Amino acid sequence: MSAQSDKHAVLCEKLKACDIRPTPQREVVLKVILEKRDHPTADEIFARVKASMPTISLATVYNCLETLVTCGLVRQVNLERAPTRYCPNLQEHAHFHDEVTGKVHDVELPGDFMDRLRTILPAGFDASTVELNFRGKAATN
Amino acid sequence: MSAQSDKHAVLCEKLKACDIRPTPQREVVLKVILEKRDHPTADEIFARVKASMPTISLATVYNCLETLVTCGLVRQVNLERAPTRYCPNLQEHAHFHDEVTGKVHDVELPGDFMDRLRTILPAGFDASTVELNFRGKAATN
DNA sequence: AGTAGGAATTAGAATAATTCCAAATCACCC
DNA sequence: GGGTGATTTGGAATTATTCTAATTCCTACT
Repeated sequence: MSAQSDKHAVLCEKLKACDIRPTPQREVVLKVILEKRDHPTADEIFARVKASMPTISLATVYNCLETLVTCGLVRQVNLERAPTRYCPNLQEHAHFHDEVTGKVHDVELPGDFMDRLRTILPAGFDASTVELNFRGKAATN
Repeated sequence: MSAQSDKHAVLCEKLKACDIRPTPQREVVLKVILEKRDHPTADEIFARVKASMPTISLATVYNCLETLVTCGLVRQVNLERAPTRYCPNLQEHAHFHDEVTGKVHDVELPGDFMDRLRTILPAGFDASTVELNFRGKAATN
C-alpha cells in the first residue's frame, strides 16, 4: 500500500468515524487543514485545495468546513473582524494572535485548564465552549 | 445645571480626557453605549442614535466606534461570525454568549485573573490583550 | 446491473458587515 | 471672525459568507 492511499484511508476513516460521507472534496479539505497547521482562512484553503482539485468551488469549501466543524474534526477560530480561520488541533488550547505578522499560534495549556476556567462562571451559566485568545507581539524566531 | 447638560459635560470630559474632539456625534454614540449595556452591534447603535440625531450616518457611527475603541473608552467584542458588539465595561471581565437568546453577558473576574492567565504563555510571547469568551446556556431568569 | 432518492457539489447571485472615497461641514486656534 | 485640519456624510465598493437552483453523485434496493 502506497503512502498516498494510506493517507487517503486515514482521512476516509476519520470522516466515516463522524458519520459523514467521505467525499473527495471533504477529504482534500481536511487534508489541507491537517498538513499545514497555520490556521488558514476559507480562501486560503480554497486556493490550496484547487492545486489538487481544480474544479472544486468555494461554496463547497465552505460546506466542507461547516461539516468538519460541526462533527468536531476541525475548529474554527474567530479573531476580531478578520475572516474565520480553521485549526486542526483538537487538544484544548488557546490562541495567540501575533499583531505584527498576523500569524496565529497555538498555546498549549495545563491539563484541566479550561475546566478550571469554567469554574469562575456564576451559578446558572453552563458553558459548552471556552475560548481563550491572546493578542500581542511574539519574539521573532 | 440640568441633568441633561450635566450628562453632556460628563461625556464631554471623557472624550477630552482621551485627547479627541468632543463632537456631538461621538458624544451621543458614547451615551448610547453607556446607557444600555447590552452589547449592541454597530447597526443597533445606529438605530438608537438616530432617535436623538436623525441625520447621523452609519459611516459616522463606525468612525466614532473606532475612535472610542482606539482611545479605550469602549471595547469591542467579537464572537464567531456575528457582527462586532460594543461594551462599555472597562473592568477586566470575560464574556458569556448565550446560545439560546444570543445575548452577551459580562462575567466579572477575580482581581488579577487576566494577569494570571498571561503567565501561561511561553517565553517570548507578550500579550497586550487577553480575551476570554464562554458560550453556552444560561439559566432563564 | 438498473434505478429511485437523498446527499453533495457547483456556479453564480444575494446578503450583510464594514470600509473607502470625495465632497461638504465643523470645531478649535489665532 | 477666518483659516485649517479634523470630522461627517452619503453612496459606492469591498469582503466574507450564505443562499439558490440545477446538476451530479452515492447508496441502497430490486
